[in-house]
Amino acid sequence: MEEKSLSTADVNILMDVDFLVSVIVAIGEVANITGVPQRKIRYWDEKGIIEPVDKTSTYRQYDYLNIKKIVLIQELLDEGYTLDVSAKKVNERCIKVAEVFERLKASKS
DNA sequence: ATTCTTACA
DNA sequence: TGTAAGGA
Repeated sequence: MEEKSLSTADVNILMDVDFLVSVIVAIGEVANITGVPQRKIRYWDEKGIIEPVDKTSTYRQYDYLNIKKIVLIQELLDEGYTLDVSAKKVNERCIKVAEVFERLKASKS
């Protein structure tokens, strides 16, 4: 393996990924940054639409993907879709992207 | 201080 | 959905 020096842009990307992966926040902060009310986030949890990470915890904890889905679902709701349809669309899209990277991972093996 | 559930308007 | 009560 040869050592390659990282460009400033590379470092910025690495910091962003490192940060996003480390993101674990409580419902209050999620509500603040997304603008989606805590009440609604808890409701989506009841309906099984948004599953917080770490079920053993007393409090709901959200990661990057949770937050991303919350933002996307709210966006579709604003566009007029029903909650169920919005949730399904977001999930399908996330799965689709995940499959793409799964293929990439496989090709790298 | 923050989150949680339950319940009512 | 917003808000309040009452406990953790």
